[in-house]
Amino acid sequence: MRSSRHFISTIKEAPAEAELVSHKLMLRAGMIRRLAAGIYTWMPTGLRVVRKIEAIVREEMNRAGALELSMPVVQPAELWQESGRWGAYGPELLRFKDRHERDFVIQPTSEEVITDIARAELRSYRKLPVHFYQIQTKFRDERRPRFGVMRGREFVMKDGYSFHADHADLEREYRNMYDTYTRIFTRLGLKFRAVAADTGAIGGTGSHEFQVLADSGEDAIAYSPDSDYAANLELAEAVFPIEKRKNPSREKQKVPTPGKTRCEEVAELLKLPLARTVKAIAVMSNDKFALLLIRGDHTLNEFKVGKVPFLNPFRFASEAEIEKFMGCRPGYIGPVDPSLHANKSNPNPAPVDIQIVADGAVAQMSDFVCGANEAGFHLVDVNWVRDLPEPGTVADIRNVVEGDPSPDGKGTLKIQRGIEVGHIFQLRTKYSEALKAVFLDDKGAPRPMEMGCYGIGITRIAAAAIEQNHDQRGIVFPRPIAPFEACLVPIGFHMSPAVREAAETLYAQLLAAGIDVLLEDRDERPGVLFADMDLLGIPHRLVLSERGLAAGTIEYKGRTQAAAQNAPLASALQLLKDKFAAA
RNA sequence: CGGGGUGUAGCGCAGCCUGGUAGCGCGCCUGCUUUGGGAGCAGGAUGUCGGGAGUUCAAAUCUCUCCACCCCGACCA
Repeated sequence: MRSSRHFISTIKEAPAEAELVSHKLMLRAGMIRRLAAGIYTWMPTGLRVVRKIEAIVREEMNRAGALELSMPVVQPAELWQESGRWGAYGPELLRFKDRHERDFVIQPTSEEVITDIARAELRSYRKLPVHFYQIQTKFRDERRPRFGVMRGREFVMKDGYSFHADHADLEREYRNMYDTYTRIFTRLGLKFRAVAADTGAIGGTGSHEFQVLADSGEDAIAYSPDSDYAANLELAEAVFPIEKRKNPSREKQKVPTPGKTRCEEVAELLKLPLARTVKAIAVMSNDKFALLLIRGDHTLNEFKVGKVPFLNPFRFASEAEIEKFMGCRPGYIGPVDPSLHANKSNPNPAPVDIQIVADGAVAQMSDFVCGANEAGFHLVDVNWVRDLPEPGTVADIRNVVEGDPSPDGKGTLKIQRGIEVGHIFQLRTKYSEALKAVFLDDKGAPRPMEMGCYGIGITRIAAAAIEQNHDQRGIVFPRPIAPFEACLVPIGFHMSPAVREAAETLYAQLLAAGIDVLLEDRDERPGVLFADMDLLGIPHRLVLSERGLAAGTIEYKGRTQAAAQNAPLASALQLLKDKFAAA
């Protein structure tokens, strides 16, 4: 491609709307242009990146035995009502009516349609297993779209669905996809990690997310450097301490802590470590009131709380509810004699039924600090058994922190941030049962199909790759997804016939060799050309000049290299091939 | 959904408080010069000041309202 015939529209200053580096750089490089909140046009340069990502994904999916098809973006409501997601999906599902007032949705994903295909087409075990996939536009009416195409409303996703006669075969395909995804993200040139993820209400043995590692990622990943344990933070298990609770060493005491409602403030005032404090979080579940206890230096994991049987579902208590049940305003509540206090300060106390749920770490504490259930006071040196009964429930309800023991017993956990770009999931029979996707097994008995689903965020990968690979001057694309894998920058193309001729010759040679090269033939000063090539993130650069021609040399520089190197002009093609191979 | 903020030329911004009819930088166009890291000089084009309503002799500026966008939060006591 010649830059004079491509469309390069770079800008020096990023629009104020962009916050994230990748978003700014994509706008500056002219890859995307915004049309509405979370809705973007992919400009020619950006679309090249998307197409390259798609091609790699498609190639590996095909190689893994999956079959590409294409389902409608617009889908009738009936199927969604049948699966129950018409009601369950919520406002993220974009709905509209056609001219006949019939309800339709724009697909956020396609389980319904693919299962409809499956139940019509896959009647016999002889047709199983099958894995269909598509690469296609999705729409999710996000509550808050942000970060450009990272969390857009309209985006491109590869979504695959597999159908199996039994769970063992589903597990085989699941491992196949795990390996395929690993190959895909490796080929894309990304640093990533596969992490165990939530399986939700469906249960089953498996769900993994593929996370591109980047500090700006929205997800936190806990992993052990000493093993292959890696899990999404919301799932990572906090191992209960094995050492025994220490005996009380001091008498319980009530101390004034006026205006100090946060554990941090109380710890600072009392000159005690934050880890000696306990915070009490009030929640409601089906009109029942419960106090969750976690250590002051820990954070609550709402996801884990929802797994406590009598707290599913739960919500945080309102201030009024806290006053009603605790007889004390938020900031000073605690687990010691909560009912006593509620009775004392409330002339018409509600029947007090307060469940205490202590995190594993709290259950093991001694001489701890907590709210006194009296505004302006906390209790210090509180101890289980002596000062209050053992907690009714001990559960893992906190987020793990760095240094916690790894759940697999190997080493301690580290935490890093990631961007979810892939997710594989064993759906089991959730949709096949809801939509009656039944096949006849080899005994002639009807059975629901076992299903798996597998997603890759194609457009998000473009953003994630930039988030992970950029510098002062712009994007640093991995070669497999760069808009061009190399550029040829002739200096004086429009002034020197010799340079022009040499550039045209070399350009033709590189094209003939199958290299996706951009010839920078715009009539601009060299500084402009260099700056644009750097901003666009083109990984390899060749520079032709009169000076070089006189010496029979060409200059090469990799995008991340500080200095250029000279090589014989005749070796240019081989040089590039060598650099490709080395990268 | 709640809170905060912003909306002025293609992009980044000033002007608004204290009303008097719009400016700067980049970009764009023309010419000359320049040509290895976002050139210099000269000239030029571009705005319903987000929309609507109101106050006023007069509104980018004050008031109301609607819209769009960005950020934070969505109960961690």
